[in-house]
Amino acid sequence: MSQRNIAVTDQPGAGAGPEDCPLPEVLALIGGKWSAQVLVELGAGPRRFTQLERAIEGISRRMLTVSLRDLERNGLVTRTVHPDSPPRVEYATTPLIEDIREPLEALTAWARRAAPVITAARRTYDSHR
Amino acid sequence: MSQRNIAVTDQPGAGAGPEDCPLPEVLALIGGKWSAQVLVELGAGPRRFTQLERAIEGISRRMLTVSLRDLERNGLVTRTVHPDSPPRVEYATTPLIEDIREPLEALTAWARRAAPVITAARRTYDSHR
DNA sequence: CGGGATCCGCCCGGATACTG
DNA sequence: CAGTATCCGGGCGGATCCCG
Repeated sequence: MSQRNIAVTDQPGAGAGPEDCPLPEVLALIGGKWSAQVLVELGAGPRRFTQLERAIEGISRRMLTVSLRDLERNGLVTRTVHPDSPPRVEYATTPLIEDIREPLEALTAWARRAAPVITAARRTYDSHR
Repeated sequence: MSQRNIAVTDQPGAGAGPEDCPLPEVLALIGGKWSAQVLVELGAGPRRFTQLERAIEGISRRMLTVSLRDLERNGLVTRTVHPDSPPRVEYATTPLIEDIREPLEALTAWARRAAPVITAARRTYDSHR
């Protein structure tokens, strides 16, 4: 997903360009098609692979795996394997994302309110052109 | 960009599925590679096309156009043409995005703080595997 | 100045099949 | 149960050229 190593401010030395904008980098972290939903689901508590698969309607095994690996790589979720049979793997969020839970919820709330306006704007734009 | 008409809650009737998650839809609105930076730049005040082009380092004319059209279509920015010669076009944000300015800034602030942790997590993950 | 049109490479993500 | 492997199409975004 974000296998491309986005900048995330390399080398603090040398002056750190003042024009860098971290926002796109955040979006690169959770901007995948499913990452956000995975995060939301895990926000409610630890979940197993199959639980997530069933909770997130429409996601494929592959994309769930990819998304989880990506989030894990960036330190946003943890993966713990319980040595059981059948295998049992649990995913959970890390404290890292605690601080963005609120902004993310604010965005979600905004989406609900703005939805009709956006839909209308689109219809206007599309009909005009 | 988000030419694909994402759901944005169609038909309020019929019960509106309780499982729908608006977060991915927001990200579809501003999750493009440049949209967020355009929004940030316009947040500082109205800007002309060339101003944006110079402010957002690395963007091409094409992508700036595409991003602006997309934002305009979704009602997030306005485009006003001043009948001058040479042509003069100004872009500005709409009141719609007022409400997400704060969450967006929170995300940005988070990005700055979390950057080193994320970088470290990545190195650990990559070296292990 | 502020675009539009076209071509194209690449990577995201879907479908399917196989595995410890 | 929890993945991995492979194939593949579509679209996102870069480069380049042209236009009013």
